Amino acid sequence: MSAFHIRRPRLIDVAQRAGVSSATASLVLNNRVTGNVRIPPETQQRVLAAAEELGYVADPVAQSLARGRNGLLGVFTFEAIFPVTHRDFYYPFLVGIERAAEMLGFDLLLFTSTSVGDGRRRIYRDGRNRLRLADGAILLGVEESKTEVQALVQEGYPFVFVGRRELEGCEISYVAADYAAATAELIERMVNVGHLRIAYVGAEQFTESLLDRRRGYRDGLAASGCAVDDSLLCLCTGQRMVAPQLQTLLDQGVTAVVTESGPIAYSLLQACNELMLDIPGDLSVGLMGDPFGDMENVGHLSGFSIPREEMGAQAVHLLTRLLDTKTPATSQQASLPCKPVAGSTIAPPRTRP
Amino acid sequence: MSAFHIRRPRLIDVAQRAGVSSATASLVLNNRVTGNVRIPPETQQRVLAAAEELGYVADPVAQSLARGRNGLLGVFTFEAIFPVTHRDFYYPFLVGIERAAEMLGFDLLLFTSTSVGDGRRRIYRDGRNRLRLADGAILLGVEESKTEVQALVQEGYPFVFVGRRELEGCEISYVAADYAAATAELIERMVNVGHLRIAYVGAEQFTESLLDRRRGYRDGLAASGCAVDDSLLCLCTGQRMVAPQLQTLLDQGVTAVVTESGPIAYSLLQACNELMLDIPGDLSVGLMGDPFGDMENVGHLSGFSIPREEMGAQAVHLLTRLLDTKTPATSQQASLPCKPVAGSTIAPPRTRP
DNA sequence: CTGAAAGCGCTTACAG
DNA sequence: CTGAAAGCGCTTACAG
Repeated sequence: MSAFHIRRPRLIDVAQRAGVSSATASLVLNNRVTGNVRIPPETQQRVLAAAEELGYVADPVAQSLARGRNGLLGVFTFEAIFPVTHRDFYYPFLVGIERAAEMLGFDLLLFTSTSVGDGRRRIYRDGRNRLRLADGAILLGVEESKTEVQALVQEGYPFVFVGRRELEGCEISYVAADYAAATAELIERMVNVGHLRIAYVGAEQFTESLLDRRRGYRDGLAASGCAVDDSLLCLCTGQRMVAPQLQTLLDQGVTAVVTESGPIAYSLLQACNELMLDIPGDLSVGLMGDPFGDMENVGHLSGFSIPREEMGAQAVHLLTRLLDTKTPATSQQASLPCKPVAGSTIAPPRTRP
Repeated sequence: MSAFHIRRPRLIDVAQRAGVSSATASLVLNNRVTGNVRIPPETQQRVLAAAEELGYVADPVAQSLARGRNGLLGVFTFEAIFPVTHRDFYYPFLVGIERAAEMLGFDLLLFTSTSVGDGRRRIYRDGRNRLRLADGAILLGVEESKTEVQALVQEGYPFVFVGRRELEGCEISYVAADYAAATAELIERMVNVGHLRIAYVGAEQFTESLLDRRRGYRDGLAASGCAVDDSLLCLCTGQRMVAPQLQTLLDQGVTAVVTESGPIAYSLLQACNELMLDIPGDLSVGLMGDPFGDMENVGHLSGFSIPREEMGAQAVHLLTRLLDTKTPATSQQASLPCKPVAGSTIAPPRTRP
């Protein structure tokens, strides 16, 4: 503190000027003058006047310390939050998170100090949980570290994942999208217009959200009375389906395909191009999620859209509920419906069986 | 605190486990083990180990109170940070801010709790400066409240604005883009290919960054030996230029136009369409900034691009430098060059004078 | 080298 | 109704 620094008035200054104790001043300033404490209006006025005359502003830091909560919700991503490539991925979640935080009166603490150099982030740095800076945290990220999350559970730190996450031996809180139901509905839409052989094209990954889609695929087929043929569920390398693979599916009588992600859908469309296939004339295509921003020119894909903004908002609500709960052991899950997108890439198959 | 709640470890817990006083533990944990204090490596190890075993993380609120600093950099916007409409506006700044914060090891505190209901935000809530939760803050936003910024200056709170801001009677720190130089350069580019009558189309607003462009416009003309004709500097309502306005300019012999913003450029292009004007054949067009995301299909506009990411990063660096400074009265400004964009909308005028 | 103690600015039972 | 005091969790001279 240099001599230039303008010393701000403290509670004690207000109290002295009003001729009361700092306790009384605090009570008045915080409007805690009902119930047990009953402070005469006259005294209240003196305190209020003194505060105004001095331009008193309570130090939020001291208040936080005294009250035991800091009103900070953490946001942690296992990759950079604002990377150019993931832009379209994270953004809607953040919009929802911000909206809910604003509504509930919380500030957001973005953990950006825990880089480990390779573009990834850690919760624990030197064995210390940075997240503790906040009362609780929202976790986001496609490539989370199961080890770190497990440690978080063990130390009883309150957090909510955006997206379903399962961990052996412990239940964790999350807000997910109901991919299974949305996928089943998409399949049923295809069956309803006459498709019987519907292929599933996904990535060679096994995250919870992908497993949900695959479950929905089988469920949808079963519910529609279609045979589930596992040779039609094909997982391709590097999020890319190539023309020969597509040809193989067609040879098996496939008339419709559901794709797991934007990049896969994109590669599928390219493959269709190569094979001179008309969509949806020769092949119906569904996308189980949102297209990438830079592939919006591929036409209006049928499928469903992920309620990202809502997921972010609900995660915040769930977290604050968790913070208000006495027993932190309770974990809670929520699953939000995806919104069907009609699109223009589903049509009856050309050759009716 | 219920019995189930896993009590967050405190410094005293670490100290006890390591068999030292909390003072010693604090010293070790803060790496203050050089100079006057010399703590044997063995003791240090014990403390570090205890901290790790307990998952100890210092409470930033307590630290802040005790030493007046907490390693948190605030980010404040006068509107929502992640709004859908401003998406393209804020995003690049945030990318830069995050990158710099990560590099310097700071976490980011996003102030989202201070909504006032009308979509705008306040720094002061109930007369209290929320920003004080952080050591200092980056301020962003097109529609700042001069009153609040003034109050911030008066209480000596360290902050850096992204974008030039002037306030009567006090100097504030900012990282700006050098719009004046970039605009002058753009004008000179036009003059160099033969334009003599260059119009300026802007908005009926008078923010610092717009004034800078207007100054650059005059400077560029003067530097090129062109007459400065104020009737060619036209400010239109609602960020929209209509065909009649454009016609008026053409009637005055205008062969080139610089536009102040994406929306204005967009409306200008529409007006050109209506008047059946070819760009750049009949009219050269320059944009003094970046196009909006959804107008990228209007072709590659000549002009310059704002170094948003760099501005964000530099603002963080400047802020941390400010925090290290003893006298808070010192304010600092930085101005970053814009990047010229060649584009394809500048060509020699059809009729050589 | 290390501990006891004061202090950061506020809140909150607890007495009276 | 109101004040003295303890406490929030940490840091930092100051002694020893």
